[in-house]
Amino acid sequence: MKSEPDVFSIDDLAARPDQTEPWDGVRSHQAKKVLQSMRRGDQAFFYHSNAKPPGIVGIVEIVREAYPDHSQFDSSSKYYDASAKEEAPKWFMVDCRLVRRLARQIPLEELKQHGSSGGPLADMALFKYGRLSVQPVTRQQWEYVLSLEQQQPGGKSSS
DNA sequence: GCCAACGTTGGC
DNA sequence: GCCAACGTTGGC
Repeated sequence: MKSEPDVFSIDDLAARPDQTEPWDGVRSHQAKKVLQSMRRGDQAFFYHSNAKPPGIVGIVEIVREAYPDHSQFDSSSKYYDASAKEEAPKWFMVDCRLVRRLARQIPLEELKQHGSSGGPLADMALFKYGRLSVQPVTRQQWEYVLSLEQQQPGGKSSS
């Protein structure tokens, strides 16, 4: 799940009551599908986009499954959608709770190194659909990223 | 229904 | 700030 730290960072999430926040503002049908597939108890990576450097900074847990995104009905919100009706919402959100920060940020550049030339992360949605704000992660990718967390920055995956 | 114009995302 | 990718809009 991507967020621009200038708008909403992992620090902001940590400061929320119960470290929980509705993930509103998703306005892509592709991303909506991913949101709606999330189940309570699922975990997701918190990714800082448009950051220096961009990368994965933490783990969140889905504590409430998809329900109508309140911002689509709020004319003062930048996410307002005049075409959405209360009785027929167009956009959805989930509630996320901070599980933990990673021991170190895993920068996009490092993820890419493990995705090039058929690496373990070669099929990550992050590279294929760069602009998708909520993306699926396979179990294998998830575990591999967590194994990177334990390594020194720039370290090799094996040998 | 096609497609050019335009806006947004997000890495660099 | 630039620009590639890509989604949306609107004329026809």
